[in-house]
This record gives sequence, structure tokens and C-alpha cells, in this order.
Amino acid sequence: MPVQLLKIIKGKSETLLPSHLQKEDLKHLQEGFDHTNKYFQGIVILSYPLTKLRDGRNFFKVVLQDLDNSFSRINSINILIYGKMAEDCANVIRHGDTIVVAGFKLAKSPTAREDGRHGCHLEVSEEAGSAVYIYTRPRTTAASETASVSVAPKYVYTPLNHLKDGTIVNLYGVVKFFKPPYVSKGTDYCSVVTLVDPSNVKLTCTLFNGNPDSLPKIYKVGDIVRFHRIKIKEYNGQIQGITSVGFASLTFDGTVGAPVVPRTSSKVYTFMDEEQKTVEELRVWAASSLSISGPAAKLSDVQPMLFFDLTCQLVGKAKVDGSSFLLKVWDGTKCPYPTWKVPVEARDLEGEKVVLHQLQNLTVDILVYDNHVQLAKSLKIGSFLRIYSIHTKQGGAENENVSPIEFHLHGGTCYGRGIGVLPESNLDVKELKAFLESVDLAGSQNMESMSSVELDGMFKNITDLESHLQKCQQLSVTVLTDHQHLKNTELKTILNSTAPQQYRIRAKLRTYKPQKLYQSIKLHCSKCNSLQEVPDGDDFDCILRGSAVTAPNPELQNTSWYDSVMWTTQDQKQRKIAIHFVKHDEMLQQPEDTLLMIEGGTLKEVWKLTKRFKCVIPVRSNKDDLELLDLSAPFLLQGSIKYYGCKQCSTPKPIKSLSSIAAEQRPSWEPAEIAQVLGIELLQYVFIMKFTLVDGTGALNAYLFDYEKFFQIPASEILTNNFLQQKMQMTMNTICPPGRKLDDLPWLECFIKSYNVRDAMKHQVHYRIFDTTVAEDVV
DNA sequence: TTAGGATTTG
Repeated sequence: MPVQLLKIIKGKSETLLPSHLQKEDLKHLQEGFDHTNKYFQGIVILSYPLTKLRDGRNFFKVVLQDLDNSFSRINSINILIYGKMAEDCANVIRHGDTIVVAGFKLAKSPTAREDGRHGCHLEVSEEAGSAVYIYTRPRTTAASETASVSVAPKYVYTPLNHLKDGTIVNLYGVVKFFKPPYVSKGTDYCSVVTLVDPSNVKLTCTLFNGNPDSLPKIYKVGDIVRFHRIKIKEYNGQIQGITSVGFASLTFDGTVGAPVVPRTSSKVYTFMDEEQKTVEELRVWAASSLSISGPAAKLSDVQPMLFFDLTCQLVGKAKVDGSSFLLKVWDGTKCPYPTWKVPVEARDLEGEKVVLHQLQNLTVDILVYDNHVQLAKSLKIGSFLRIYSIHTKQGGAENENVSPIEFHLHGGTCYGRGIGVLPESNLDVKELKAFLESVDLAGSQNMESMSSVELDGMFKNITDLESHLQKCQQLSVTVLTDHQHLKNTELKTILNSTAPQQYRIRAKLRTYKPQKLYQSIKLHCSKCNSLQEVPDGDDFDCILRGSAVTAPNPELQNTSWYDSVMWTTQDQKQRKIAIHFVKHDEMLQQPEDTLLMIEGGTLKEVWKLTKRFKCVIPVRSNKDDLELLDLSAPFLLQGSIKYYGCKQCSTPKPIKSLSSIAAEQRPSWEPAEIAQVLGIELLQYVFIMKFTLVDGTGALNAYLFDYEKFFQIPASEILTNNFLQQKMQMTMNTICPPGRKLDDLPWLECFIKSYNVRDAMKHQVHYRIFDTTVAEDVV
């Protein structure tokens, strides 16, 4: 991208330069210095008309002033631009623009004596691998009236419901469907893109280009595109878009709050505040109006007979036959089924032998067919791919469960079937890379990376289960975390003793309540010691709907400690939504570190935001400040966990109290800390169960009151995590196997304490399990 | 020119 036109916001460039470039001071621009990986930055104080040299090449000259040295005698330098780059620059560079020049050649300036500028000049051209970054300010009407500044082309964008047959237009849209660039039957690559916009009109565009890189860089449904010079025509009674001469596109991530950085192969493009605003508006519209959850999956999630999109890294490739080609890929997770291996000649297999061997249990073979072969052949080992609409098929005999799963990328482009190469700057790739680096190849059998099918498989074999239980019976399925010096006490003795006391026991778990394990999760207030049920999603939805009736107060937007965006839904309700992004050091943080507050959002919208941002706090406006909703709703959402406050013990403080955390050096946004500054008494998730224990001398009911220790599962996470739910169910099946006689039950070693419970009518002794945990080989 | 969304059947 040799010439880039960038925007300036409040005097600062939003787009960072490549990180390997370092700024070079004017006085260091001397012959004999190494200027590789250096850039010079200056402001345009003079430019000359574009001319042609004798050899036919274009030539453009500008003078840059170094503001850092503006008080020096020599503070300006000539920049000579050659070839295509001269033309590109002449078209967009304006007086007053700030320019960065990299990859330049330095030479003595023959005119230094006359013009009084720097003794050297800088020469740049595309051939020399130079890059020019132009930081331009929005050309305002007022500025255009002054003679020295000319106006950049002003583009008009047509909403999708105003498109007319036979016109060439500029437009914006949210990607509803796309086919990544594929080889057409003609001479070009083709990409099909269906867009929607707030007018709710759909437009399908068919785009051609000989260079796939010149087609829109769309990676997922929900991305936002800007098309320039697209031709509108009618086909089969429907309006459609098609590339016309000069077609150009920009693509943006569609996530609300993500940096607005265009993806394009255009050498020159305009992109300023107005465009940024349009993208941001489309993002929030799409977030509230479109359902854009794709069929993405990890290898650990695959099932036979489905179509899915896979984000992965290419480890190996090989030719198979004329119409099919093999890709070996991994995503760091393990497929729960045996996967097929496509037989190929060792000499045909491309890829690092050591890596292929090391990852052999984590890679899967994907066979791609027909039109995808050409693209597959060109892929580089190690590159990151998104393969769209892979088909999984269970091979072999139908009644044999163990027959391996096959992965096919069939011919054709139905449903967007195809292969896309993702750049390393892509957020999903960054996430995947970090995950791949964390994969423990030696012990890839850890529980985290294990799929549920594997877990089931662990006990699939009855003999295994028997021997596992036998082992558990002899030893103990639970262990003590303290007080090992205590001796065992029989249950009969405990039942005949007064409370309070502590005992070590050895007993069997005859039964437990609740049998439906999800009912064991409650919320506990450690201040008033009350327990309550975990509210269900409907309650929250109701409260959100209620609060959406009050529109966000415009006075409470964009304060010193948060930035706000507000929009109105396009449906009949015309609901107003505001999102306030809390800043740190006056800057927005990365989405994964960001706390945001939302007004007027629905349950679905709030839920979507939690997938992307660190913390979400639902709020509403009052006269003077934002405030929390009713405490029956979670006051904070982090990931999939909803945090609640105790209604009795909380005294909510104004939301601006949060700004004290935002001002910390590294805000960690811990729920406990957030709760504290907001005056909320945080309710904690606990497991509450009643265990009926027997030991041959008697039976007693002991309560389990456990945040995390007993099951080694955080109670806060279990309601939203299938894996943990299965793990807990398996633990219970092991310590209390269903349908067994007393003799066949395993032993538990536990500590219990007795305590008195009195009310006006009666006095009882209760027992509670403590300092006990499920044995490691049970969980 | 090509494809014009709407799963292969290897």
C-alpha cells in the first residue's frame, strides 16, 4: 500500500504506522546514515504541478517543513516523487497536510543553495519500495473558500432503497452473505456479496477482478463495506450490483467499538471523520437489527453431518488427484471423533516434517475439490485460513460409531463455500495464534481441551467404570484439605452428641438433593447471610424492557470518563439505545479490556456485547447521572457470568463512582471492586446440597455449602458452561453411582461440623461439610 | 466473459 490517505482526529493520527518504522530527525538526514526503517514526517508548505520527465515518467515535487525543527535555520526539505506514485500523490496531497515518507533514497540537493532548504532531498517511488502516508484534515466548506486549499472529492452515498437501474453509485452496507473470492469460469476472480442497510433493502453484488486482492476483504458476515462506483442493473426483475470501471471498496470489522480501520488494496483512498461516523452507525444498527451468528466452530465442536466455518492454521498440503487437493490444518482443539487420514505419497506432502509429526493428533485432513483446488495449491504453509462451509461426513459402515469423520470442501460456491486467507492483523487470528501458542503439545489430554464426547468416552467402557469405582471404594472419593490429625467418629456417636462440634467421618453417600443439579446453585449474601434463587433470563429481559421506556438523557453523553454512542432502532418502536465506553487515561481501551454501560438495550443486545467486551453494566438515565437498574437484574455482566447485588444490603452510589477505578493505572475491573465502589453488596454463587450419609451405625443429613472448593468448579460458572455441568454430573455419578446397593457405594472421607438451629417452635442440630474436596482422580 | 446466494454425493 505505497500511498495511503489517512484521517486526522483532534490532531492525532488514528492509524498507526507500521511498527518497524522509526522517526528520523531532519538533522540526521545526511548521506552516510542508514535510513532503512526510518521515516521523515513534515507538513506540506509548497507543492509544484505534476509534470512528465523526458523518459515519460510522472514527476511531482513537494516541500515539507519539519515542525519539530521549525526554529532552526534550515527546517524544510524537497521531496521528489516519481512514476505512478507521483500521480497518486499529486491527486490527494494538499497544502497543510502532514506527510510521512518511508523507504526513501537520500541524495544531494542541487538546488539547496538557491532555495535555502536542506542540503539533501528525498527521492521516492513505487519501484524503490517507498511508502507515503498522507494525514489529511477534513476539507471543510470554510477551508474550500480560501484559495490555497482545494476540496477533496465529496462522495455521495445512496441508501439501498434508492438504487436505480442503470446508475453507477457509491454505497455502504452490512454484509449479510458473501462468497470469498474464487476462480470464475472466465478470466477473473469472482466474489458475491449481499448487503443490507437500515432501509432493510437487500442488494446482491457480483464483483469481478483479475486480482483477488482487489475484491473486498470480507472475513465474516456482519463486516461493513463501502463500495465506490458500483453499477446497478436489473436482472430477473431484481436490482443487483456489479463491478464497473474504477470500482473500489473498503471493508471494516462490524463489531461495535472495534477500531475503525479500513481493509483495502487501493493505493489511495479517502477516509475521514464522516466515513468513520457512518461505519460506527452501521455497526450499532447491525448489532440491534441483524442476527449475524455464523456457523463458526472449533474442531472440538464438530459433529458428523454438518456444514461449518473453520478458522485454522495450515500445517501441510498435498496433491491427491486432478480434482481434489489435501489441506492439513489445526486450531489447537481436538476433534472428539477419530478423523480420517487421506493417504498421500510422502513426497507429495508439503510442510515442516517435525511440525506435521508433532501436531499429528491435532491436525485434520480437509479434502477440497474442483474449483477450490487452484486456490488451495497457492496457499502458504503456516498461513491462517477461514474455510467456509466445510462438510463433515461419517465414513465407513453406518452402524459403526468409530468410523472416522471426513472433512470435505465440495466443489461449487453454494452457501459461500470457499477458502479465505486471513491476515495476521485479524483479531480472530491474533486470538487463535495466542491459543495455539498456549496448547500444551506434550499433555494435550488436559480437561480443558477435552471434548464432552471424550469425557463420556472415558467411562464408556463398563469394565473401566467398574475398576474405577472399585478403586474409589477402597480409597475414598473425597479427600480432606486440613485437620488430618483428627480420628474418625461414627455417625451414631455424632448423632448422640451436643452441638457445636467438628468431626472427621468415613461414610457413604446414600442419596442427595437436589437430584437436578442446576437447582443446587443459589446466590448468597455474606453480609445478611440470606440465600436466594438465581433469577432467570426472563426477569432480566423484563427489567431491560421496562428501563428502555425512558430514553437516554442526552446531557449524560460523552463525559470526561466515557465516550458515548446513541442511536434509534429502525423498527416501529423507535427505541433509543446508548452505549457509554469507559475510558482509561482519556483513551478507549481494547474491547477485551473495556467496561461499557448500556441504556435501552435488549437482552440479546446486552448478551452480544458481553461476548466482545470485558464488562457490561446495564444502566438508565435520571436527571443528574446514570444509575443502575433494579437489583433484581444483574448489575454487571462479565463473559457469561451475571453478577447480582443484595437488595437488602446494597446502597447504590452514583455511577460516576466508577471513574475512580477507570483512573487506576491498570483497571482490572474485578467484580468485587466494581461492586464496592457502586455500593453493591455482591451476591456470591454457591452450591447448596443435602447429602444423606451412612456408615452402618447411623445416617445423617449434612449440608454442602460450597463456592468452588468441593467440586473444584466455580459455582458462578456452572449455569452457563455445559462442560462444567457434565463434569459435575460425572462427579456425582462417581461418588453416588445411581442404582447401586449400599455395599457397592464408594467411601467418602469428610469433615462435618454440627451447629444449633433454633426458632420459637423447635431446636434442631444441623451438620455441614467443610474442608473436603472431591479426589483428583474423580473429577 | 465470468455470476446472478440457497450445500455434495468424491
